[in-house]
Amino acid sequence: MVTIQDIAEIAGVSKATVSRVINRTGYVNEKTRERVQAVIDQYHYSPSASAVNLSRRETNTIGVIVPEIANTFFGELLHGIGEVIDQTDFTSFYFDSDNNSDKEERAILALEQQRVRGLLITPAQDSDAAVNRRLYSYLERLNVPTVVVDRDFPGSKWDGVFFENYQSGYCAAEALIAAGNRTLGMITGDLRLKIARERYEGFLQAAQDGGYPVSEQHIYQGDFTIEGAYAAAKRMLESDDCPQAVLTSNNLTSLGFLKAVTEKGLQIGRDIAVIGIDHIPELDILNYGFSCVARDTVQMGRLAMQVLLERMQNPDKQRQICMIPHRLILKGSEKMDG
Amino acid sequence: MVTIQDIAEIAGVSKATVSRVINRTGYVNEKTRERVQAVIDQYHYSPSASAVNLSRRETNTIGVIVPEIANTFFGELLHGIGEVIDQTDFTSFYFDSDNNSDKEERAILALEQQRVRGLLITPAQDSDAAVNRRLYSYLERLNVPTVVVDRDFPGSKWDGVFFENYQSGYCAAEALIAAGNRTLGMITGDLRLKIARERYEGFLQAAQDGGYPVSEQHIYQGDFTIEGAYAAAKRMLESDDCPQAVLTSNNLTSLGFLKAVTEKGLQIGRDIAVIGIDHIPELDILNYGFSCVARDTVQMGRLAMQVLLERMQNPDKQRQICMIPHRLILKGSEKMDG
DNA sequence: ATGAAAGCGCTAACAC
DNA sequence: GTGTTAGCGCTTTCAT
Repeated sequence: MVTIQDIAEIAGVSKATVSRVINRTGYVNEKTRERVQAVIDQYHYSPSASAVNLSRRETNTIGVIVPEIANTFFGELLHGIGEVIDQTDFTSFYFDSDNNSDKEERAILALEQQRVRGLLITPAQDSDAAVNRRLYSYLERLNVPTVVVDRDFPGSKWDGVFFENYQSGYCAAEALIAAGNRTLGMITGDLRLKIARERYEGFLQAAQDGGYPVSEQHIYQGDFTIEGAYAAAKRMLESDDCPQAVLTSNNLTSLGFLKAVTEKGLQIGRDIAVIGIDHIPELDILNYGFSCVARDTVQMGRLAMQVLLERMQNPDKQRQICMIPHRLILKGSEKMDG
Repeated sequence: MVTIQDIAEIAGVSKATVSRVINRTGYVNEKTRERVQAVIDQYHYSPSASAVNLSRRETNTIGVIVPEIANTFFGELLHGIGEVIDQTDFTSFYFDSDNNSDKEERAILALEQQRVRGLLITPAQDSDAAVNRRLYSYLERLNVPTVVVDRDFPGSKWDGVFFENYQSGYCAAEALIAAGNRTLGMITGDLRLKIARERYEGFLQAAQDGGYPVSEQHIYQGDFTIEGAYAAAKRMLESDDCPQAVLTSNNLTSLGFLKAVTEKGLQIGRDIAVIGIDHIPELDILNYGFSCVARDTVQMGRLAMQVLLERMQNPDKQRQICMIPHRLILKGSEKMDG
């Protein structure tokens, strides 16, 4: 492996000069510049990141931890993040925590050893108080600019970029009532997650405010997975007290619900009304008439990265919490004659 | 930031001993071991990866370059890769080339500076000869164990893990003919990509072998995107010589096709027969009856990483090309009375 | 079983 | 403008 020293000797200058031409720093005669550059090109010299980082006492990497990379949602999020990173000199380390707090902690430790300059994280969970405290202390120890994305966790003191969860639940219930439904139900997400509870609470509140409070037996607990939602939906549809209209809590919940509905030979917007949180492109393509509360995930990624960059530039600014607006998209499934 | 030197002083030993404790290498008295470990824990000492790498003259990172992280396909691939990596001591650097060869080259250069030990790459393209030569020379210069995934490129000399593309096209055409269709058509992928051409050629050959050769006007060129496929499908459906049965070249092509079909008020398995390459879970959930040629993407990721590990252990072994088997799944859309 | 010391490849004063 | 030099935080001989 050719080193800066080799280049220096071949070009007949000192390491310092080579360093200067690489980094475009300090003065260097145009002639020597060209000569050194020629040698660099000829030998395809590539500076060792480890050596540079060690010498500079600082890296140019930022870490990203997401809970499930195979979920479209986070795929889009990473895409947005990447777009912004590409315009900077930073490179990124991605980790998949697999919705597992242990893996998450190991990821943070790995990022600590990498001496990342900043962190973007969607916590694996936010409910177990002990785990939360651990996450808090891990992040505090890591001690770099950090932005929490999509899922906040209790006690967080870091910047955040979130979805309007409460309002999403609220406006879904409003829309269902406005469409003429009177008995509302919901398949929740994992209620140990705050984003699930917020959606749930917004939904309840709007139903109450609208004059058609949700009765307890119309609440079915899911867990943000297709399987969990499917099981819940099945129980709901088979009960003899099935609500007229339902809110499904995220993209996977909607799919689980639709699976059960389809299996029973039912049809949304005819046999049962539904609004889902998260847009599911495939359904639109089939003109399936699925109403939803959508958000711009790619934009969420972009924004999160921008917030991180700002925080890095100005560590002392006040804590910043950004909300990504939601958009109600009605396609017919919200009403029974859809 | 606390360093190994600090730990050494506090524990009253030398850096060497601390290093031995950290790396479980060489002899160290149990008493001192415990004492040192206590100090490490107390101060939350985290060794600098840069320093370790520099000192060891070697990193423990492997690089991964995918062309579109927001595509489910690659999300699942990364998941499979991650599963295997997690069982090793390696950490990974992911890059998204965004189907752009320039970004791809920059990614390789970045990985070179990181001194990655191995590389998993799905090339951004494989058709432009000049770009291919550049990719070849970049990889050669990088000079680490490398596995090319999903898309091979001409002239590659590296290990590879691929899908049975030719056979996929072939068996799809066979199935369409067996289902009674006589005029076959296809919406291709970007034919500059080899994987697209292979699927195309397999399809043509099977049609020929089956006695119902494909006529040229039934070939519509797409580009592996929803939009491209949609435009192609629209032209097809509006032509007065529309084939009875169609093969769509990947998940996004299928979706573009279905969009056009839906828009025209048509129905697959009734107005037009179709088989798609790639499984689309959402369609099964809706019981949409979409026949496809499926493969196990997660498994592909696992396998690719395993092949890389083998290559790293044994750099001199013969070049290894693995094929991921395909699975024909018939759900009705392959025949007109589906 | 432990320590001293050299060195990994670079950057950044500081001197000239 | 350019070179000298002292680190950066580790690992790894080689002594002892």
